Amino acid sequence: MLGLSIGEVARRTGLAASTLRFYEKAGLLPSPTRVSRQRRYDAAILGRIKLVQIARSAGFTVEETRKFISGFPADTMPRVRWQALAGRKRQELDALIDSAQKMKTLLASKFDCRCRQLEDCERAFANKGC
Amino acid sequence: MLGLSIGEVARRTGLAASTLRFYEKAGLLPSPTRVSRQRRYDAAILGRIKLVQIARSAGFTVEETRKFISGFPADTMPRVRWQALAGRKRQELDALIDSAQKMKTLLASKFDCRCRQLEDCERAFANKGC
DNA sequence: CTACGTGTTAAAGTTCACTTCAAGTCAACG
DNA sequence: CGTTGACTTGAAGTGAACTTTAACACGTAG
Repeated sequence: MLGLSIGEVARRTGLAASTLRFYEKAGLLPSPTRVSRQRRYDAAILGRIKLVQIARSAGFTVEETRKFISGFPADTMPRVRWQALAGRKRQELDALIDSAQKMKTLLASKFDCRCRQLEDCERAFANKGC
Repeated sequence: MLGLSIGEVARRTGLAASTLRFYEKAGLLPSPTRVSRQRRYDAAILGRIKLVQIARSAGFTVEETRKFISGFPADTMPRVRWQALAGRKRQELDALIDSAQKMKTLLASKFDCRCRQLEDCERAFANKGC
């Protein structure tokens, strides 16, 4: 078999075929070769898609993901501009991780610690505690 | 001063006044007392809003945030249902933190490690390495 | 009194990230 | 040959989370 159909790639990645077409149009995925108009993907596409999925689930927008992917050395974005972007994004990721960890604590503590009332939680946050 | 105006709360929280009204309608914030139709907030609202902001920035939807807030002991949601919800959400947060950390590594390594080409990155992910 | 600034509402508009739809192509099966 | 199933396209639709708009209500400064 020379190439995976869009349905096969969809099955293997868990993304809908419509999403793969959408990502292709958005510049996140390369346009694959065709056999009578139909897309035929090389198995290597799965690595790229995994990358896209991780970026998306980390809160990158489609456009940010595109810049991340297209900013690789072989591509067009200048090093400096990329690094500015990456620096900003790293800070956002730190903030995200911080919020996620706080929420985990809150979910865990809600029923077995000080925060028995919503008001305790609010006060704790107002005082930067908890 | 007996109560903050919506503009003042907006200024202090960084949220738009329209967002505060939107959150109120969505059940994330209590409807405050009024002085000739205008909202007057107790300073305690700031704790609640902080809580909402953290939940939102951790990827909770507005509806999830509402459930989180309204699920507190004093309120209506049964313990068991809450705990199922919290458990599922904790797993999502773990996955989110994992993705965020992976992206941080990728952003850092892109220009100074093995992944000099997009293809290296894709291969690394395909092989679960990197 | 008028104008200004801040507030009010319901309803409509916007952006993002997809999904669904309508109408068609194509290879294979019976 | 017809039909089935997977694919194609561009365009329109969807849901979430806000924002903007239009029209109106106040208190106050000049």
